[in-house]
Amino acid sequence: MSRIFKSYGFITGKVEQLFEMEFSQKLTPYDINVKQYGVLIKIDEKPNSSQKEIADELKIDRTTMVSFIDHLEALKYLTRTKNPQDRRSYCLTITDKGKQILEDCWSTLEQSEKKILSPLSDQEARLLKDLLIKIFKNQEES
Amino acid sequence: MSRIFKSYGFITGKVEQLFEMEFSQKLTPYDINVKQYGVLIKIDEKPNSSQKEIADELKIDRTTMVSFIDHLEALKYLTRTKNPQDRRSYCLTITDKGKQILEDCWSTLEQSEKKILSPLSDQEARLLKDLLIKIFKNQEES
DNA sequence: TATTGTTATACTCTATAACTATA
DNA sequence: TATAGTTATAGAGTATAACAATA
Repeated sequence: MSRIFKSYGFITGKVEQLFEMEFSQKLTPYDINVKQYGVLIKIDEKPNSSQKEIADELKIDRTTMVSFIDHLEALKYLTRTKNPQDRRSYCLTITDKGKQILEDCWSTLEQSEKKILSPLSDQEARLLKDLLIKIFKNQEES
Repeated sequence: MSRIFKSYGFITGKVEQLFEMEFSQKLTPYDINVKQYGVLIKIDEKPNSSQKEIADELKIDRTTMVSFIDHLEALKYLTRTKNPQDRRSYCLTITDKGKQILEDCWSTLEQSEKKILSPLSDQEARLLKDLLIKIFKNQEES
């Protein structure tokens, strides 16, 4: 086996590439990319968040966030209203259409994930996720 | 916990981001990026490969490969010689300097990996790699 | 006619700096 | 003075199309 597999970074990147390719293909009909899908989830979970709050949580540049929100607003997946408490910022809220898209996307993406994870048993898949979350949570704290 | 963690794709991407950030920082002094490091490994393992062979294996566009090889050649990490059997293509071989760089990079990157994987036990880390390789190998066959 | 490598070009994604309006 | 959002712009990184040399 190639020496390249000695590297966790390399193999993680390769598997990520599989998800990325599948996801971006599946999201094309909804006219959003993977990061914009993530933004929509966050707004659904924390209604009235500002652009900066979402940007910080997902590590997206605030200028990039502007174009993301412009796009999602144009698609009527969310609404921007001025925050009365601080008129510099917006309150972002997901629309019914946005909620529907989120459900549709999720069921489609879940199928993609199952396909990619097919060589693993259910137990192995759960274990994989636990290990990845452990790594992610650890650095989030530091 | 955020719904976003339901997605294997998302969490895999986040962990990949950790490796990517660490790796690209560590490779900066060597003036190469992560993909170019991968190219160098492949040439070390399979001397006299052509640009196309490397490109296919690593799923890199052949026009992108030209600039990668230009760069690695300028750094004297590899040499290009015309293939006598097929003068359309090059035989790529790593130089002694390139081999040294590869060793240096690997020991540096290994430290980065250990840092990122620190929340896992040795056994868990090994398991994680096995699971990822299982996924990658599966799609490579199909 | 097909393939390897090259070049010019364009496209996507993202970041930097300067701006506005509010605080 | 500092912050949220915006705009114009520039920079990676990569891909498309047309080309030369060789098969």
